[in-house]
Order: sequence, then C-alpha cells, then structure tokens
Amino acid sequence: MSNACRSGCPINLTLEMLGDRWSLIVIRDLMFGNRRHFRELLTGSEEGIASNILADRLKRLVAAGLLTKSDDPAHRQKAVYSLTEPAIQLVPLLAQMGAWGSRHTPASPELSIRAKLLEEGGPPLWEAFMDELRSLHLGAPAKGPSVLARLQAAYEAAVAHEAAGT
Amino acid sequence: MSNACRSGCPINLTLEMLGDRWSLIVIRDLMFGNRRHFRELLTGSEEGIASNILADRLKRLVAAGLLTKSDDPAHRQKAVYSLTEPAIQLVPLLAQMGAWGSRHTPASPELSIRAKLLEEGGPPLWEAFMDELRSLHLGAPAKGPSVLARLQAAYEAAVAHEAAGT
DNA sequence: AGAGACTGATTGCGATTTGCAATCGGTTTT
DNA sequence: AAAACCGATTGCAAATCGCAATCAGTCTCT
Repeated sequence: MSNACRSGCPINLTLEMLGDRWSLIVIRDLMFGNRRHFRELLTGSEEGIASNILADRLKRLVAAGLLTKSDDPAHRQKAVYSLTEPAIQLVPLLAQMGAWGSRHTPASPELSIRAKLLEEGGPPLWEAFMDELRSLHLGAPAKGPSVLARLQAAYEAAVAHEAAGT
Repeated sequence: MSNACRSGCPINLTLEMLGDRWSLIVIRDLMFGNRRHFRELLTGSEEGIASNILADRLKRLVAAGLLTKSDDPAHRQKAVYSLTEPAIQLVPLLAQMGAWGSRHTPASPELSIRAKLLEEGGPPLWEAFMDELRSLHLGAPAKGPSVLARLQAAYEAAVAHEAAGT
C-alpha cells in the first residue's frame, strides 16, 4: 500500500489511503462498535481480522493521521486508539457505503437496520453523530441524545424481533 | 478477492465487492470520464492501470452485476461497457469519497473542482447526475441540462485559469 | 487482396501483499 | 509465584499485483 501517488484525483487518493479490505473495517469498529483497544478490535468484529493485519492497519492509519494512539492511564500495557477529525469526517462516506450495501448486496437485514437509519437521518443525523464521536474521542462536549445508542437499540430490537419468531 | 463473505455487514459486503485499489477507479472513469471501451479505460486515466488488471476488474464487475458488456454495433471487435443501475447508485458514495479526498488528501486543486461542485450540489445534483447516467448507459430519457458537461466546464475553466498565471 | 494498425484480452514472471499459526517480552491478575 | 492477558512480531505458504510481451481477430488503407 506504500505510496506511488498514481494521480492527484481526490477519489484516487482516498482509495490509496483507504482502498483495501480492512482499513475501513477497523474504522467502522472504532466508529460504530465503540472499541478502543487492540484486543477489542481483534476479537470483537465478525470478520476475524488477523493480528498482524490489524497491527499493520493501525500503524498505517496512525501514520496517515486518521487515528491517534495513546496509553491507557488505568492499564499501562494497554494502548487506546482514537479517531481523529479526518476519520470522523468519514461518517458520510461510511453511511453511503452502508446504504449502498444494504440495498445492493445480500446484507443481513438486522445489520442493515443501522445503515438504513443513518441514511434516512441524512446529513443532520450525520452531523449529530460526528459531534458525538468528537466528544467520545476528543473530549469535546456532547450536545444531544446518543445517536450511537439509538442505532444500537434499533439493531437489538430487530434481533429480538427476529429471535421471537417472524 | 473471491468470496469468503466474512460477515453480513453491509459495509463489509460493499468492501468485499469494491474494496480494492482499482474497481472504483474503473467505475469513476465510466461515470465521470465518459469512457466506454477497453482501450479508453486503459490509456485514458492518469493512474495507468495494467491491461491484465483492467481485464480482471471488468470481468469481476460484470459478474457482480455492476457493469454490462455488449458489442459495439459499429465496430464488431469493440466491446462496450455500461454502468448498471446498482453502479449508478454509487454516485453518492463516489461524491462523498471525492469530497473527503479533496479535503483530507493532497489532491490537485483543479481535479478537486468537480468533487466540490458535486458535494455542494448535494443529493438533488446527485439525482440529476444519476438520471443523466441512466440516459447515457441505459437509454432512458434525459431530463435536464448536462451535469457532466457542467462539471467538465468548471474543471477546464480551473485549468485555464491556472495556466494563465495565478 | 495484402500490409499494417488497432481491438480486447492472455500469459509469464518476479515482487509484493495477504492471512494463518505460533510466539514474544512485558503487565496485570490470581 | 503462577497464570492470564496485553499489543504486537515472526515464519511461511498462498494469493495478488503489476510490468512486459504476446495473441488472434478486426478494421483501415492502399
């Protein structure tokens, strides 16, 4: 993935930075999965990323300025990964990606609930969610009710509804 | 890139389909560069894709239902590649990708003009552009003035302005 | 009709990337 | 002190990438 800088096209440069199979998965888990530590990212997601791949992607994303790495004050051995402002501004991109995937791939209906809610909310909801991420990751003040909790509640309701029979 | 289907998450499935360094470049050129033939895609873009990679991506995108391949009635040897409806619905995703890249990568200012216009236009402009792509690729009737021409004119004006000194 | 250019690919091959398993030294918990 | 946990690192085989050369079929030009 090193840098050849094939062209100055913004779409191309975005692909050079994020266009692989794992980088956006990591960012998705930090963004929607509320995960902060290496181990949470390693075992928490359904996709099963290998530890060396995760280590490599975290290193690259930190180097690219999308994540910061800091020490956990409570546990000296733990590293805490946080989204930076450029990564937080990927919310609209991931929202569109989720919306497209829920419409044009055989995505799980329960997992698509969040994507559809984010899509229906549109830019206003994205902004609220970005504010929330800023407060979670940068210590900025939160302004409204938790978008993350709302998305999660809708997902769990869908799962419960599914489990309770059609 | 074959199919392991790591999870049913819509973001993951979108990445499994499009998350590599070239697939979206090909779609970008079909979408914004008005290219239809293998040779145009091969030599037309700044990034310099290799012919075997292009052949592979075209094959995969056709198999995934994002492109169709048909014979050029004028030149029997030529194949014509067209965007299908699912690919046309990638417009918002590519718009967000361009917007993010123009803000957070060292993208060329001239090449960022189109991305910024698409972003400022928002969903209404995207819809108009998608209608235009449908008319170009599927033979549906066009409804308004050409968005593509407007974007291209803005780009060329920026290049001319740049060439004429600051 | 024949020479040559152009079409969409395909092949060979070396370099890189991927992903799995095992392991590491250090830290915290028991 | 022993065991579990932490964020990685290494070895290795497989897959992928990307460059160059090449291919058979089609079109143009004379």
